[in-house]
Amino acid sequence: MKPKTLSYKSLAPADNPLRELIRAFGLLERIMQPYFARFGISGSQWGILRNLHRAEEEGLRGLRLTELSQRLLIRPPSVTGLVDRMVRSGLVARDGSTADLRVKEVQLTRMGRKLVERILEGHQDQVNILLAGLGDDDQKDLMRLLSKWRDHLENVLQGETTLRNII
Amino acid sequence: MKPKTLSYKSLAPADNPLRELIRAFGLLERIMQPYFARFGISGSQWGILRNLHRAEEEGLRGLRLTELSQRLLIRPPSVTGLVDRMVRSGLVARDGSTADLRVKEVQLTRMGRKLVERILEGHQDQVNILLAGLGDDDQKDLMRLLSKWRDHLENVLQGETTLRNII
DNA sequence: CGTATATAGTTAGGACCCTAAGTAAATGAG
DNA sequence: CTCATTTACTTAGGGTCCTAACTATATACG
Repeated sequence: MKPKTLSYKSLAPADNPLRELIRAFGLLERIMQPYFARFGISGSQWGILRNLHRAEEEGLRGLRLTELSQRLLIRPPSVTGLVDRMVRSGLVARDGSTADLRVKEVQLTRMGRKLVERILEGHQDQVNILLAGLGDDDQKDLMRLLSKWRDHLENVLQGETTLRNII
Repeated sequence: MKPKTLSYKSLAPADNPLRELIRAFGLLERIMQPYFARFGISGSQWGILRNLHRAEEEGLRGLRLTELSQRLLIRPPSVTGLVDRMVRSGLVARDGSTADLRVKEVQLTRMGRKLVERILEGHQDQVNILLAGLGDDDQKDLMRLLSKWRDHLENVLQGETTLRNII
């Protein structure tokens, strides 16, 4: 059996964490995509399923589209398309039921719920494989640093207009 | 002036670095996209320009498509499309000149080179803004940890087939 | 009350990424 | 030398993301 994965040349070391982050994310995507493909979904679709499942555990029937948009860091039109495809494949339902006639609630179907549960069974193993290169201390440090950076990036994003003046 | 940026709800803290990485990357994309848009290009197009520019500094006229694919972590068909659009907008040229008639070399046009140089002028400032939330030590630690993780992820990606058996 | 504004979601159109399958040139084995 | 395989790139088709502009409902203010 010959190796099917393309090899990616190692590049010159970055002088700041930016390139490392971008590259780590790229690799992560490349690893996770075939993983999710085995279940017939994409990473984005997993994001929807996972969030709806979490919502159910908190006693909610579903989540409105805007809520999903915020949680997944994607714009509402992207959620519309994503949910469209997932409705078509039977994983979620879109109900316009609330008192506010504008909102649509997205809910797991029985099929969607079963899929989430099936994926979650092996999920921790998969996460462990991804993290296996780092010891517990490294993981904690990395999480702390990324969290700190994320905080900063959220501020930069919010203050975009003032930032533009600094440049 | 009202804030135009959407606010994104802070979410439950992650129990591992994965979600932090994903979220940090999402924020980064969201910050950088408007930044590059001001120059009429996307982040991916910047990746092409930057790599071609670096190649020139190393004395190369251009890079072949496969080389770009490896450097950018994207598949050859994606490079084809990206380069198509950039040829159309006059930033790069595609020359099939080498002894090997299969390969196409992508090169900066004068216009593309000028754009890279114009962007590079303010680039360090922009990078500094992104990193401003972290002190020098944090930056070094973060880079070291991300680099270590990246190494591991590269191994996971290469050994995909054996990995599938472990799961 | 009635109109102006804000909010929830969709549609339209384009960029970017993927896999699968094709074309054309180079290489290698008999 | 010839034919099979490999390599470089493109084409086709689909998923995900974006911005801009639209529809419909809700709210707020004079």
